[in-house]
Amino acid sequence: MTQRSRELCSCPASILMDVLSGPWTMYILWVLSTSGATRFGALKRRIEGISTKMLTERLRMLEQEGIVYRHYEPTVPPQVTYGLTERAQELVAILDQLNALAQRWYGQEKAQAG
Amino acid sequence: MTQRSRELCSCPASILMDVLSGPWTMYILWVLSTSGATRFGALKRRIEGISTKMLTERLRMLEQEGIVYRHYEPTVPPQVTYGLTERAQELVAILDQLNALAQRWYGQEKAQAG
DNA sequence: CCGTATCCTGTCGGATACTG
DNA sequence: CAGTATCCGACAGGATACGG
Repeated sequence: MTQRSRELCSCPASILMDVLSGPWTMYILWVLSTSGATRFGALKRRIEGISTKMLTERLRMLEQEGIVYRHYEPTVPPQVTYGLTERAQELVAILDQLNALAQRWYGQEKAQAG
Repeated sequence: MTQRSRELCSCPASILMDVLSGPWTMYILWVLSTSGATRFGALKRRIEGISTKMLTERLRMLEQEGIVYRHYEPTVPPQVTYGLTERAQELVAILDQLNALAQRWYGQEKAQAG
């Protein structure tokens, strides 16, 4: 499993990959990078098919890695907004390269860079 | 699951990510990039803990994506060697950046660039 | 040596119901 | 609205045995 490979490799890139590898993760990042900060409900609606559990799990993980921030507004009803951190920008830049490479390899269907 | 997110995103990077996301995949690439072409048995020994099934699965997938090549020598006993393709070099270059980024984030324990 | 085939288990993740 | 708690089925992946 992925966790195993991280321990054995101890290569920093693997740690990052383990984070990005999670289901929906790339898609969440892409939505946040194109739409900007988004509220939980809106995020869930945009990512059609994702379960509440999955979305919160991924967001918690990304938050813990400092890639996504969480802003809680204690109104009634409460509003929680998620967005990309400074850190994430660096990451997205690299993912863009990956995207560019993938487009050259697989044909450039859509240029949905992050 | 990952497959789902690919369909929905249709972003080429996601396709690539799906490939790289597989368990052990990054580790396999790292071993191949640092050790050069390697025979199946040696590969399995270097990647301690991986099962035969897993290793063949990952190699088949990487081969299908044109990232890894397979060279079969019909000697007795047969020798099968795996190595990185030209394509893989481009990929590894980007993964190096990811590695560099990860080192800055998580501290540079070991500089095991691919 | 380099795998494939089969079985079997652990875990991931969806569905549902419920709270501040 | 934004989650948490619980249950449960599917399937990924390990162990084992066997074939070219």
